[in-house]
Formats: sequence, C-alpha cells, structure tokens
Amino acid sequence: MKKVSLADISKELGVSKTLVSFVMNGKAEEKRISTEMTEKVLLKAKEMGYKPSYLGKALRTGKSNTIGLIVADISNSFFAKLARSIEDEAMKYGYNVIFGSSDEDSHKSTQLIDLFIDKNVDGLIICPSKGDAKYIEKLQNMKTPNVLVDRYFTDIDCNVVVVDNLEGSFRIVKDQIIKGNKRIGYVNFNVGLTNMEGRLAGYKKALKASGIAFDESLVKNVPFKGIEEETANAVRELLNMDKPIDAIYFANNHLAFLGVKFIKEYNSNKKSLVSICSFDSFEFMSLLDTPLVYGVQSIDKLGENAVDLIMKQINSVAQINEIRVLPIDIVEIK
Amino acid sequence: MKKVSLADISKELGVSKTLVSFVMNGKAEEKRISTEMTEKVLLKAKEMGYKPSYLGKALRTGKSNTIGLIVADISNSFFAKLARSIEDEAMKYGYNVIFGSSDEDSHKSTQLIDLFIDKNVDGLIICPSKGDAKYIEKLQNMKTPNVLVDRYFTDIDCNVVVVDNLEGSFRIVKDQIIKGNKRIGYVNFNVGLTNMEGRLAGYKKALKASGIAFDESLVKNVPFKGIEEETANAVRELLNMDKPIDAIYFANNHLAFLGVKFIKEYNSNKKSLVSICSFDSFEFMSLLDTPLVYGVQSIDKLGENAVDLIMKQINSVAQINEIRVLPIDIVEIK
DNA sequence: CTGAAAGCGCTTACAG
DNA sequence: CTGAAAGCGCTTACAG
Repeated sequence: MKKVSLADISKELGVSKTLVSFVMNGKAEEKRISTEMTEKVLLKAKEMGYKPSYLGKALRTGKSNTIGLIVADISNSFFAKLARSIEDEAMKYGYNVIFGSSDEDSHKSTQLIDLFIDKNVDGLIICPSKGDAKYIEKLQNMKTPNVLVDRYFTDIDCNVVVVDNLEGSFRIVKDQIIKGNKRIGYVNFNVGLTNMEGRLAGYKKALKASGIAFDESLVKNVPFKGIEEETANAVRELLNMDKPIDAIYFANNHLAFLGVKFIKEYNSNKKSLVSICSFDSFEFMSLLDTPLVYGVQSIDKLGENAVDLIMKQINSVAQINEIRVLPIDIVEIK
Repeated sequence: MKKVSLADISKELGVSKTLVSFVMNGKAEEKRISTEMTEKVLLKAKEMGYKPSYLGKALRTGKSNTIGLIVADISNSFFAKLARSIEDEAMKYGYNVIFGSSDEDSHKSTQLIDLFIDKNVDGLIICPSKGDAKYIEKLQNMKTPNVLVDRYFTDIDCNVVVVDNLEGSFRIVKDQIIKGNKRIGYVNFNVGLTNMEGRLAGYKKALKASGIAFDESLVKNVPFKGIEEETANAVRELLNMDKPIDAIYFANNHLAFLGVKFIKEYNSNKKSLVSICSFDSFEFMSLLDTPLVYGVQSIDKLGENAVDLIMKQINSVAQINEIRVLPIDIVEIK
C-alpha cells in the first residue's frame, strides 16, 4: 500500500506531472487547462487516493507549513493553553505546530531552535530563556520569522507579544495597599526575564505611589531549579519575620500554587492572617477557600497575536519589529 | 545568509557529495574513508556551519524523525502532561513531536491523522475519538506505526497503552462503600470511549460485590459539548433526589473540577453532606478544603510506554499488537 | 493548452 | 578509498 505520487497519476493518465501539479494546486484556470482535462485529473486523483506530500513540496518551495513552538514547559497550564491557542490560530492558516520544552535552559532552548530550523519550520514562536538573546539576534539576521512571547529582550529588535507586566503588577499591589496592607512580601521568580522584571517594577511603583518605602528583605527570589522547596523556604521566611507582614504577592501562578500549598500545610491558622495575591492564575484558584486576588492574562490573545506576527513575517519581505503589549484583568476571590 | 548544503561543502573541497554524506553520517570508517579526508570534511563542515536538512534526508529515506501526537485537547492538564512525557521520551530517540487537538471529534481527529501522515511523521500517538476505529484500522493496514493511548477499541488489533480503568474505578467506589456510602451518584463522561466504559463497569462491579443494587437513576451522562452546564445539571439532579445520596463519583478530573465548582456555588452547606471522589485528578485538588478521594494515573508511564511502542514499530518489520495496562493509585484528601 | 527538464538536499547501489 | 548518477515528490521557468 504505497503512497501515490504525482508521477503515478500522470503515468496513469498519460499526461505530464506539470499538468497534474497545476490542477492539484488549483492553477488549472490560471494555466488555462481545459475543463475536461481538469476534471479527468481531479477524478483520477480522488480515485487513486492521491495526497500531496508536504515533504516534496517543502523541499521544492522551502515552505513546510509547520511552525515551531518553544515554551518553558508544555505541562504547565499556562504554556499548554498558549499552545492550544497557537494551534487553533495556526490551523486557520493551514499550519501545524511542532513543540519543545526548554525548562528555562538556554542551552536546550537554542538546541531546539536549531533543530526546528533544520526541520525547515516556516517560523518560530519562542518563550525565550535567559541568555537566548544572541541566538534570537541570529534568527533576525537570517530573516527566520520569529516572535517572542511572554518575555523578551530589551536590547534587540524583534517581534514580541507580552502582557503589560508592570501595569498589571502595579494594580495588584495597589489594590493590596488600598485594602490596608502595607507590608507586602514578594515571592519573585528569579530567572532574569523581562516579564519578571516588569512585575517587580510594578510592585515597587505601587509602593512608591503610596509613599511606602521599598524593603529589600520583603523580596524573596526563587530559582527554577528546586522551585518547590525554595518557594516553601521563601514563604516560611516571610511568615516568620520579626515585624509581621500583611500580605504575600506571588510573581506567577506556579509560585502561588506552591506557596498556598505550603501555607496550608505549614499552619492553617496563619493563612487567614495574611492576604494573598498573585500575577496570573490557575483555573482551580476559584475553588480555594483562601481569599485571593490575581491578574488574568488573555492567553488566547497572546497566541492569536503571536501567530498573526509570524504570518505577517512569512508573507512579507520587509522585516517587521513590532512589540504588542496586552492588558491584564484583576480578579478577586473572597 | 543561505543555508549551506552537502553540495556546497563538496564543491568547496573538490570531493563528491557521497564522500561528504558518508562522513557526516559517521560512516567514514565503515566506508573506509581516510582519516585525513574525514577530518578535512568535518572541519570544513564546521567552518561553513553546515547543518543537515531533515527535509532532504526525509524525502530520501522516508524517515522524518518526527512523531505526530493527537490528543483531545492539549490545554487540558492531563494531555499537556502526557505531551511533555512523550516529548522527553521521544527526544531520547532523536524525535520531535508535532501535535493536534481533536476535541473528541472524529472528523477533526481523522483529518489530523491524514495531515500528519502527509507530513511524513514516522509514527502516530493517538488519543482516539469515538468513531476513529476504521481509520485506525487503515493505519494498521498501511503499516503506519501507531499507538492508542488512554482509550482504545476492542474490535481492532493495535498497540495500546491504557490504565486499568475497571480496577481503578472498582477500588475508588469500593472505598466509598466501606466508608458507609451506599447511594453513590456517578457523573459519567458520555463519549463512547473504552476508558469510560471501564470506569462505569468498575462502578457497577463494586456495587455488585457489596450486594448493592445498581440504580440507573444515579448515573448521569455528560457530553463533551456544553460540558460545564451539563455537569452542573447532573450534580444538581443528584443533590436533589427524593432519596438523598451519600456520595458523588466523577468519571474524570475535568468533571470533578466542574462538579466541585458547582457544588461550592450552589450550596456550600450541602457539600459536606456528600462525599466526593473522582477518577484522575488535578494538582490543585490537594489544596481544596473539600475532602475527596481520587485515582492517580502515572502519566509519565503512559508516555514512556507509548513512545516505546512507537519505536518498536518503527524499528521492526513485523507488526506488533500489544496492549499495556498500567495500574492506578488511590489518594485520599481529608 | 501541454510537456520535458532542472533542481530543492539528501542517500545509496554501483562502478572503478 | 572515492565519484557519478539516480531518485525520493514536488514546482516552475521555459519551450512549443
């Protein structure tokens, strides 16, 4: 049960591959193929169960109709949802998605980029790791369509889709201050990415706007490695400060999950003593009995914009360098 | 900045493409290429930044080093984790993953299968939808390596990796009965898949083993379309039965999430009146104040076994038809 | 209106 | 030890 090729059809019909190719690509009219011929070809193709090979086409045209997606970890619900949104949007353009997880490791990240390029993807959607900047620059020089999502680098020109981290973070913290919480612990994700910098800046900005002095000791940095344990340590330290804190602000959903989990296990009484808020969320947060406030990103919009920017690059000769910043919503669970 | 090809290197060096190809594929020794020649080629390749094109290779050899993954919905945490596990395992063999979501729709599912085959994937890992059976049979006939994960079809021979749905479900329900819960409502996922049938059978078996008559009215079927509303309806009906129920058992994590959410909103007093259990879980379940019992699948093992079965097929002429059934664990949150 | 031919980047049987 | 040539499945400029 071999696959049938263009050549098989053309042989069967006694016509040229050219003719068959034209018909199969809907160029029959443009190339002024007779209607009878066109129908004969179409019929035979259907009869033989002809399916064009993307490989042959890709090799010849340089287009694979596949885009590469590199995320930190596809099993994280944020990236999984992003992947879904990108999948659906790409499909509208006839594109599929090949993916890889970098684990915030620049070495893995750049390896995946190379690999996907060798597999001739038409474009790359990347949630870059710290240290990827020079590599992204290489993509720019090679004119490989690419867009950075969720985080980016300020020192290189490229296409970017991010949420407004500074503004979102500012509003979340401001909200805490309005509620009377002055001493707000911040559990930061220490991976050297712009999105995290923006969130920290928003935290500081909100404090400043309310005349509260920034206290370095209230900021705890958690690395990607050993995130579970480190988050627990960070929260424990914050809960045990000599001068008690009023609230804890987590820099992302994963930290918030781990932090809330730790608080529950550590001391169920204490949990009601501090307010909790976070940037980004898990669906499940709405089920918790812990009151909290969090920012919500429109992941669908992130994906849509990313695909849009990729397609724009694929279909244009000129380089575009566009930074799109999306707003976030604040949600409160009482 | 064009990509360099084999031909570029061979021209530069004044040798044949054959020679370069042999060297690049590590066949220098086997083909008895001189050490000097080998080194010269390797050096020049590095110098020119040569990267082999998977496309050319794939077209010639028929191997793309890519596997296709079809899940119901990549944004669902179960499938996202499965994807991650498959990604990591496949990478060990030098394979990447291209994915698609079927939304439990056989039409989409089979379209994706066709598309991925046209893109020359070396194998397909499929979480099939109801109605995919004939298509899977076609794959079998075409000898396209494939493995069904999570669900399968009893009437066709193929490679399958699933958890022990019947036994797991039996143990979950049995546990409820031991706790004194006799009237157990069951919220079933009505998509006509073997995994769901197994879970229902386990439910019935546990009742039977304890001498409890099966009561059709305690089983509520929820379809994939409008799952949120329908789950709410199902739970509402169960909570309002003339003869009160003791527990509600959800057939999967998504239903459990929606059900628990509904119960919270609907009547926070009632929630403590019925026990809750489910097959499969979300990480977040451990944070809920609702006591519940759930089964845990080793998603990593599902992925590892799926990739293993794909690789076995890719590397063998003979057809293998293996069904692997993995155990599940039961976890209790008080 | 239609076809022969080149070429995308590889591999491999064959020949020397 | 090394090379010329065919072919995987397509598209497209060129010729008629």
